[in-house]
Amino acid sequence: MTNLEIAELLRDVAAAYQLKDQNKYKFQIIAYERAADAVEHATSELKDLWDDGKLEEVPGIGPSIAEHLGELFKTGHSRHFDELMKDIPKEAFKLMELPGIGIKTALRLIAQGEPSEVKKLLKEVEVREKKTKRHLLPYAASTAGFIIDWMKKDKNVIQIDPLGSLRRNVSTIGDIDILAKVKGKSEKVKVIEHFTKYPNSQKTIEAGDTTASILIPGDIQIDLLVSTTEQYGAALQHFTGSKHHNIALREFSLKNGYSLSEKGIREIRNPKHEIRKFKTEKDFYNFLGLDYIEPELREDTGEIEAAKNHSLPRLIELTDVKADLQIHSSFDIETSHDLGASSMEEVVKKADELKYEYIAFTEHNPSQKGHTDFQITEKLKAKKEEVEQINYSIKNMNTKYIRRVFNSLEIDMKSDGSLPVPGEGLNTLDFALVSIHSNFDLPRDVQTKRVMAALSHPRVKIFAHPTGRKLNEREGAELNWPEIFEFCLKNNKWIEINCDPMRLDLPDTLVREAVKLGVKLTFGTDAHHIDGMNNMTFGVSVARRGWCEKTNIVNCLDLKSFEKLLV
DNA sequence: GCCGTTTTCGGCCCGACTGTTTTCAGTCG
Repeated sequence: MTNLEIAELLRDVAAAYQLKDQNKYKFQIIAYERAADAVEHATSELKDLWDDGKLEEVPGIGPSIAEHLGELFKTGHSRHFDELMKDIPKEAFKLMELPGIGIKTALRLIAQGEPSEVKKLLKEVEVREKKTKRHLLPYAASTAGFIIDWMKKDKNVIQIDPLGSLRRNVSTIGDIDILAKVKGKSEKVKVIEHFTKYPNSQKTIEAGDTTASILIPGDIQIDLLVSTTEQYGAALQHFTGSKHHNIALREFSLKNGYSLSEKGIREIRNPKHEIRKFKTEKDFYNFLGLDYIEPELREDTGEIEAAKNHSLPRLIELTDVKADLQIHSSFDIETSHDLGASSMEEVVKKADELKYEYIAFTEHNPSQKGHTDFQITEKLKAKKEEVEQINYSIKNMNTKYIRRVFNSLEIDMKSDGSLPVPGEGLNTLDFALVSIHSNFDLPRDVQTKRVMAALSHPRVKIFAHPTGRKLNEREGAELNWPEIFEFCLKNNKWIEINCDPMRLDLPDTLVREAVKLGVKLTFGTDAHHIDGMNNMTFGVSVARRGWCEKTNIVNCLDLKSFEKLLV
């Protein structure tokens, strides 16, 4: 069972409890929903954690749920869950996937609704399941941009910001949330009305005094919140989320006698006292005795504690990046995969525009099929000469920042972890990347050994797009991450944050683990055209979400320090 | 059922919107 399936099951259990005595089981409902959230956010497969006896280390899973899950893993069933859900039709759980339908509505529909009506809804669930794809970050950002432009046409809008997962730079975005600042109450109404008239809107889902939602083509939901200048800080904080961050923040504040909402902060001991208002988020957090928390960190993974202790990281920024360590040029070495579209010269000029000091050319290795080891080595020698030529001509290229290009290679590791490049060929390289392009579904232990074998050659420095996931398309390979991290630390290997918006791999949750352990990371845009080099910003977002400072990233070193690492 | 710089017991986030509810339950973020 995957974590997603387990999370769904736990939510179904919570729903089953809702049908029993609501008051009696109120907290079981909350507990199971929290456990479901925790499972969804876990960095390891739950099954693996159970194998290692570490289920209860997941916050939100205690002795009881751990025991039920253990039984589930061992026998395929949990008697407790089965008993709870035995009288509830399976269709009811399915129907709950539709917005606005909870367990009670679902049961009512099944009990008294037309059977054909229920069938229609179930079909809708199926369609939904197929296209319930979340939107890639750049796509969501540009969609939000269009709506923001539309909203700015209304003179009543003083300021407007994207919110939610978009503002937190999550790799994939569900709904797009937007906050508008207006002067007073009467302007709110006008702005909401203007919003519902967005030319591209298919339907208004809801429209109240302060919030509204519309649906645009592609089944994308846009939520708008309108707030006044006086309350803008509190509203920005509230709507940026994440939900988990806000829950944790409110629990923290309750202990200090404060109740939080999007309107501001209320003192519990003086209920008649007016709500304290905040124009900025910084003021809001500071009032609670916390340092300002960057949106990327607001996931309830220790940021509140760190803000209290003044130990939040100084997050990396795009301008800290001095290099791009995965780029494919059009120099043809008859690769095993796709060639880049831009010449080495074009790439160098683009790198200079981006103010990089150095870059690496990392074409795919020459294909084994159709080449002898000798021929592969010959191809790589030719590439080495070309790179040397580029390095020589950089001095005359009228560039400002770029000083060196490195001769590298993205090597497609074989299923046993050996490399399809002979030793002599490897010796032509300054350093190499290895990555998985086949056999994604090997058992965890086998896959882990494979990767460590591939990383073992002294020329190999980087494990590129390490999970191999493609967002909305395929899950990544299963790896024993603690073991890989330990191997990298011990042998001075680095792990890539691939900046391709479809990959964003290493995922942010694993970046966080790597940072905690001190494993060094690199950025590579994996560009196959100079335009792709602009994707660095998305990799930086992933790094920020993983609590990276610039010291965690190899590409932030200046050229001299980087060269020293290669010796 | 989970969890701990006020607790191993006694707490558990907060408000908005919708519908048929005439005072609130269900659902959502």
